[in-house]
Amino acid sequence: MSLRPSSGNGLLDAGLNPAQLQAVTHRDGPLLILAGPGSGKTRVITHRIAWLLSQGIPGRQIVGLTFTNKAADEMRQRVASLVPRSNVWVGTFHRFCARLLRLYAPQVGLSENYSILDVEDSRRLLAEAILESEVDLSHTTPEAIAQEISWAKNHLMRPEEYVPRRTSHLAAIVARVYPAYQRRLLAANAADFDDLLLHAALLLKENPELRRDLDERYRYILVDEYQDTNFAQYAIVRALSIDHPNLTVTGDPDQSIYGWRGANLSNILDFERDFPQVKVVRLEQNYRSTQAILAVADTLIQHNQRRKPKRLFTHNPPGAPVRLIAYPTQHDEAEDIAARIAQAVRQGQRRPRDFAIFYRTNALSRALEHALREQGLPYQLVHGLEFYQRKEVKDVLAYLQLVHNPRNDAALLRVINTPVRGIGRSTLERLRMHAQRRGLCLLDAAREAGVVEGLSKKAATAVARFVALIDQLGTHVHQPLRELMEAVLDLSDYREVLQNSESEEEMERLANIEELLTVASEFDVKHPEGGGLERFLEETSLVSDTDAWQSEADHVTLMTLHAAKGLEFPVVYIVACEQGLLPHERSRFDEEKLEEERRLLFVGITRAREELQLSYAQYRAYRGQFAPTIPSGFLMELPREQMKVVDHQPAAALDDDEEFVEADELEEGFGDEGATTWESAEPSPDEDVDVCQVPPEEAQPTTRRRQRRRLRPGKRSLTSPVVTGAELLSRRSKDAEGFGFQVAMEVEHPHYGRGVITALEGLAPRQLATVFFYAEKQSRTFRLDLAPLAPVSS
DNA sequence: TGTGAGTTGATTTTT
DNA sequence: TCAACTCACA
Repeated sequence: MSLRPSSGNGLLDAGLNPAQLQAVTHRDGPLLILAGPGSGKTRVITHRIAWLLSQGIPGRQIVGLTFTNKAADEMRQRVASLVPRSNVWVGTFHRFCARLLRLYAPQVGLSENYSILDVEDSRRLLAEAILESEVDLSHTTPEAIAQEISWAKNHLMRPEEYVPRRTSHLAAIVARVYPAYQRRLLAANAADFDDLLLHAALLLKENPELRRDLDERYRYILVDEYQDTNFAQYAIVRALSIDHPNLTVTGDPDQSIYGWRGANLSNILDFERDFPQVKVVRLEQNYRSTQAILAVADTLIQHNQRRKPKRLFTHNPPGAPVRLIAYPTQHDEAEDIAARIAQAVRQGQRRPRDFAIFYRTNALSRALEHALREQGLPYQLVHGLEFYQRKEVKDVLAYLQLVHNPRNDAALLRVINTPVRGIGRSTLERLRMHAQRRGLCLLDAAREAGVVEGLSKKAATAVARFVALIDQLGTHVHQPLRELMEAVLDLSDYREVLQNSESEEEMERLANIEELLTVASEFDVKHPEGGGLERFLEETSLVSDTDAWQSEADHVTLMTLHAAKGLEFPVVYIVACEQGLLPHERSRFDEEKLEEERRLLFVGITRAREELQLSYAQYRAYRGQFAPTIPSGFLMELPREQMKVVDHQPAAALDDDEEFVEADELEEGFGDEGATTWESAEPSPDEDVDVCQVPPEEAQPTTRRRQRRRLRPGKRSLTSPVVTGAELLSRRSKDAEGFGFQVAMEVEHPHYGRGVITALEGLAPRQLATVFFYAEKQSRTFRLDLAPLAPVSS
């Protein structure tokens, strides 16, 4: 950005523009900062904190709340560089609540040594609750139940207060499972992520005195990314801003991309209604991107209805046009992008770290990784089995969890037979029965192994030894973390078992454990006062994938669009701009979700500083299916004058395995030597009619060849609502044996119109269909996995 | 009780 | 495609 950071002294001459200055120096009362991308928002918040401090407000009265750890770290550092040792608390909502709950745990039914369960552990608990509730899962999934419970918690409904959005099969199930799940959580002295917010919000709601005290204590609250707050988070900041309504929120409704997780766009859209005295500041000047990039972003987002109108502008140079490229397949896409990056790096124009590639779903990273490896480019993937999700790391942490909170059954289940010590399924089942009968946690049930019904002597001995192990570890709790962890590894034989293995995988596990030990050492150094176990466990349970991303390292960054929020790169590639992926298939029928998808693309676009490329592949292998795609509808909404549209030519023709396909179809299926697919597809109103547009009367058999050449898969779909790639995909996966087509079935082809299937031959995925088209009075044969045939729904 | 093969079913985004 | 889960067998 072109605004230079201040040198640390004079706050007000830091080169802030008038709007920024207004926001920074607003003293008391609610403040809403509507900040477009790249408008210097973080700078404004940090300077505002510094300014408040300079006004004599004690640091301990100021709280900065963010959504991610990364954002919190950055804010903390930047505040520290402006005002060292300020005592301002900066952290995520979840951490803030976790801290609060340590102090008031008994009031919500927990003890202060409660555990925070990650998604995996809470899903396991949920699975047990589902089993216990004996509900019929045939019309729903555990995932759906989890989401609904999460929704309820985010709306501050306890199990007994649960009121579904609408009565449904799912609601009836949740009404039974939610209480059972919550019972288990409390019994295990554990909280899931949603609980942290739920408990904290209810604590504030139901304890007026406590609320008043905390309101008094935290007089100035600043919330970043306010558009991503859910109802529970809203309730928390609201409760802390009644007597002292010095609440500053910043955000951008256009960058709200967590609606699926309960984020409520209304929180920011209605902020002015909630706080009538609010002062509103708009930061619309962008310091990050070129004019071309910003224009593309701005034009796209104008298509959303639910937003606060705002117009982005920049004084930056126009910059290169945004590229939009159609590739034949995802391999061409990945290879070309990797080649472009490699070339720029080789020529010394850029370094690998200047580049980022964004995609909608993690599964899309594979081809890109492969291509980057081929080019010998270093890259970093932000996702997946992140460090704290790895089995070995979770195992070791589970020992610590169990030592810290003996009631944490999830942790016990994780480690009681890891490494293997002869405690199998049936033994566990008996322990569980015993625990249930006697109302004990599993560890206490294990203590009574001798009297557990049906337990063999051998099993009882093994269990007793495990209990002894945990007890012995318990004697180490007050030692430095590193030593405690070493004790876990040695006494449990965990390390020995790994060391005795020869496999590559186990070696890697050992290395990861070494890394975990290093983390523990560092933690010990940071917290020499001891007693760090609780804090350590809290920190490790609240880390996320994106936290591992190292911005300093010199490699190409691969990440999802969601993970990209808050970052910026000189060059950005956004791949797979295709219907079904972006927008995602699940958002297809819901206008609100569709707008969120559009915001997601908006976020991606606005990460780019100098160069941006959007692309899609005409054919993509996804979920093991190789199928034609349809370009994202969002691409139609972008301004052409800021863009350069390119049809990528594959290095080698794609002709490997299409021997059964009619020549015409082959040509139609893949790109030819001609013009762009997308550009010529549908002239936008503000553009001259494209030369490739074919008038209807020309669509005669004699000109068919020419015409068909222009109507390749991408464009077909743009003009024809008949079938979408997502529909094709879902239809295909539904019917593994064929594609769901039958002889005599009426079908529609976007080009040939309606027809009837007269013959089917072969098996999927190479099933062929012969279709007689009414208009042409002629039959044609297609490969069903390639041709855009859709059954006529009547 | 532990292991391995085979099957099934799902497959967005994350504190 | 792939991971999780089941089931059979040692």
